[in-house]
Order: sequence, then structure tokens, then C-alpha cells
Amino acid sequence: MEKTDTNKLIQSMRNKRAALEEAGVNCYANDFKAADTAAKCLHDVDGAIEKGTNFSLAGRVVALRSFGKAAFARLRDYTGEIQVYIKKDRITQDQFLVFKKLDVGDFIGIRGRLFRTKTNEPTIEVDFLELLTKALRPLPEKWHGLRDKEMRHRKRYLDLIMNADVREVFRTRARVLGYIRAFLNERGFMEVETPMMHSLVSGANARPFVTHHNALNIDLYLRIAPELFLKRLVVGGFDRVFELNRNFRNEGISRKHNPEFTMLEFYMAYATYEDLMALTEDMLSGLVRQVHGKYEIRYMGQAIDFTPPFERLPYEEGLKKYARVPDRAFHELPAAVNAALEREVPAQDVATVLLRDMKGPQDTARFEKDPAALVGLANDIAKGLDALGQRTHALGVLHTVFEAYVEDKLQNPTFVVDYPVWVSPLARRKESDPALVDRFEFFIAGSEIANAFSELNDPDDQRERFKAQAMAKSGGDEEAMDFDEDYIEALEYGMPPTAGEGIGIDRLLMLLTDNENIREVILFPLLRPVG
RNA sequence: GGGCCCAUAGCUCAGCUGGUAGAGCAGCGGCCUUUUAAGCCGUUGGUCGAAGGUUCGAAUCCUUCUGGGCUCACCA
Repeated sequence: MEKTDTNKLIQSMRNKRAALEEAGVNCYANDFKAADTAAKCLHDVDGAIEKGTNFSLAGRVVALRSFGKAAFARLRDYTGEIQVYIKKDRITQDQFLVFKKLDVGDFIGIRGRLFRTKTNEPTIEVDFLELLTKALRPLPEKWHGLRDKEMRHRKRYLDLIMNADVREVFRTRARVLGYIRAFLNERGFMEVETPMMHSLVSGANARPFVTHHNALNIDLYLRIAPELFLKRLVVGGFDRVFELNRNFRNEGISRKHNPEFTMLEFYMAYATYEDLMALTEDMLSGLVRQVHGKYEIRYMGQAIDFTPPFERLPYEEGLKKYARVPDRAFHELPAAVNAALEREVPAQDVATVLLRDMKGPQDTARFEKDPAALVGLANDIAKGLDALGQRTHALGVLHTVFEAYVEDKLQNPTFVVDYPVWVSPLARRKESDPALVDRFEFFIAGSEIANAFSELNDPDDQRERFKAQAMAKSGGDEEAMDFDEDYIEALEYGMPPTAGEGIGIDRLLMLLTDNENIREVILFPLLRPVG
């Protein structure tokens, strides 16, 4: 920044460094070895005082109250903070020069013994002081800290220095990742890493980022999901695999969306989505108890109870309960279209569903002005369909209602089970009702946290589903999947019955840390570059 | 992408229906060897996000731009 040279505060700190260097002080010394930490010093204060234990520790000066010939400072390291007391007659003249030039923000190494001040605060009386790094910029103000959200995210290091609650969020994040890895490892899952750069877009419905490989002269997509690779590993005999890493989706940025986000995906052979519900209950209730010490958390002032078992809500029940969708609409396409329109779903969205299987780009906008034509279209399409086809389409239409009316009602942990096959191109059909799939989505506080299903392992059915996706893509649906021929081939070699699940880690962290913006749980969220 | 809002000292913020910039903290100088937002005295510090416009005069009103926040849409 061009202000560097003009800012008086920075100039003052640079002057101090110059004066110290003049006196032969190394302002970037790296020879100090700290045998102790702040936490260790505070572990048994009275014992240490009694024994006169010598401590050595290093850290950043985060507060300084100077009297001229003595001072109290707060020293912070990765374990915590401790007060230190520096006075002139306990240190050498060279060390006193360092002391005189000390700023908040500097790193120092000290040695000394513990005592208690007259207000009983455990404090180290310094008998050795060494400057380890001279800071050249002033830290934000000590009362209010750093509040400006933009600067907090752009300069996360300052945020972390100034805001203890932010430090705690990211420590929690690390604990959560550790817990999940341990949980899955204990149950025989193997952590794997599959490609981040894909030549086909698949595994989810989203627009991808495109990049280019020069030597091969091909475009590649940053992965939107690792799903198909993980299932190839199940074909290969790794019956229990998981991947805990980033996905990239070229969509809008919002309170709940960062272009790169962390996803847990795991696959378990010889299991069904029912088994995964039990596993998810174990994992998440245990996680909440580990992080919070109990099953209940508060999110945005609201109590959320993770005591297992979690509620199970069949998809169609949800539509009946929260949107009063009539029975007919689940079986008759025109009734479904009417139900959606009556619930103020935009005609264009309904049209997009109805026209998905038509080849080429479709004009859906025209229905916005003429919703009645949509009912006519539904009648025409219905005539060409058998009962199953009509129910399949009807549930596809009603999904628009589900998203608008049901999802935000699901505050306590809820498994929504038995999704429409229409919106589940990779899931196994329900044997008792082929318009549905063996799938659940898991909602908390109106947010989708997990998505799981018994995997589709019939290669011919999978081929037909890919065809529908390819058709949608040709119709202009930029979020539709590519046809992955190799994956079909893998399924033809045989994939054992398998269930798989994805859990959005960032959203889970939002819940666990009571944050309503995803940026608060991602260390360096994507921001537009400055200037 | 649409709508609403925000940008003033290193940080946190005042600044009225237009009259030419303020506080606290931080900094600097002085006093001070047990403070906890240490204290007391003195003091420096600004292209008011950027560029245009209106006006005798703009931090203030208007336009555009840049960055951000909230929100709606898409998604996880």
C-alpha cells in the first residue's frame, strides 16, 4: 500500500526498528527456544511459585501497560495468554533498550519465574527478554477490535489476532474434521483422494468452473462432486471409502454459498440408506455432544435438539403437512401442475420440469403470461404416459413446491425420506414404488445438511437417467450432468449394493458455531479482489 | 443478476435541512517499578472510497464507478 511511507504510526515503528538495529539488536532473531507455553505456565501456578520454577516462553505482545521503568504485558501463544512483568532492575541494559522500544504486536521470548500480583493475577517476572520479531504495523484498537466484516475476511490474520471468538470457530472446525475422520476410521472407512479436475461434469446438479490443461490442450472442470469416482472405488473393492475435501460450484455467492466448499462423501457397500440414517444419527449426535458437551445447541436463539433418533418425514407427507398438497396431485400430472400454480410456484419453473425430456432449448418464458397453457401442456403430456410415468412427472413438478414450502419448516434435525426419482439421477428406485428412490435428505434449521441414498447400481437404468440429464443439458440446463460412459461400464462390471452420503461441512459448522454466514466458518472466503 | 443500505484518522465511531473535520483508543513527548480499557499533562495525525456534476461554497445534494453488507433468485 502506498500509505506505508506516509503513515506516522508505521513510521514510528520503523524508527524503533532502525534504532534497535543501530544498537546491534536483531529484530528477527530466531535463536530463542521456548520450553514452555502459556497454558503450561498456568497449569499449576501455586506449585510453580512454591518451587520457583523457571519458565521460558515466546509469543506476541497483545497488551502493554508501561510505567517507564517497568511494564505489564500480555503474552499470547497458541495455547493462551499470560501476563508478564518486566522491570528495569531485573534485565540487562540491552534488554531494557528492547523493552523501551516494545510495541503491542511484537513477538518476544522471555524467561522468568511465576508470582502473583496484588490482584492475584498469575504473572511471570521477567529476568530475560529477547525481541523475536518487530512488528511494523499497529494492530486494530484494543477495545472494539476489528469489526469491519470486509477487512475481517480479507485480512483474516488480523481477525484471528483480535477476535477470540473467531479463533474458537476455527478450532472447532479443526475438531469437527478430526472427529469425523476418527468416527469413520473406527468403522472401517478408508480416506481417499479422487481428482479435483474432471473432464466430465457429474455427481451433482451445478454449473462447473472451467480450466484448461495446456499440454493436453483440453478443458477441464473443477469437480462439483467426487461421487462417481468414489463409487468406482467401491466397484474396485474398497467397500467403505470417504473423501473429506473441497467441491467447486460456479454459482452465486450468498450467506449459505461459497464457490468452494467442503464436503464429506462416504460410501458403504452392503448398506442401504436406512443404515446411513442410523450412522448419521450416531455421527452427528456424537459430534454435537463432543463439541457442546450435550445434545442440545442454540442456533440463532433457537434450541435445536440432536438427541437421537431424529425425526423421519416421508417426502409426500411433508408436502401434505406443510403445503396441503392433495392426494390426486401425487398421481395425476395436471393436478400436480395445478397444485404448484395454486401455491404460486412460477409457471416458468413448472414448465422447465414438464419440458425436461424434450430435445433442444425450450421456450419456458411464454408460460409466465399464460399459465393456463401449462395445464393444457400437462394434459397432453399425461396422455402419453402410463400411471408410473404420470406419477414420476407429477412428483417432479411437486418438487418445486417442496423447496418453496417444506424445507424452511424443518428446524429440528429431520430426515426427509423417499425422494422423487425425478430429482435423483443417481439413486436406486424404491422397489415398492418406482417413482421414488431410496433416498433421504437431512435438514436442520431449514438448511439441507446431508443427502444420502441407496446407490443405483443397475447400469441400464443409470444409462437412461444419464440420457435424461443429457437431454436437459441440451435443453439449456447448465446444471445437468454429463453422460459418463466409463461410469456405466464400471457398473456393468458390477457394483455391490451400496449406500452413499454427502454432508456439507461448512453448513454443519455454521450450526455448531451459531453463525448465519458461511464466511464466518471459512478461513479465506472468496471475495472480489480489490482495485 | 434484481432491490435496499454502507464507505470519514492505523482501529471503533460522531459529524443536523450544504458554510470547509471531531472524539476515544493507538502514536509521539513528559512524569510514573504491581497494572488489568493503568493514570496524569502536552501533542501529531485526514485527497471524508474514486471520478464527474450542482452551488459563491460539498464529507453532506445529484450521476457514474469501485468495494462491501443485507435480501430475492439458483444451489449445498
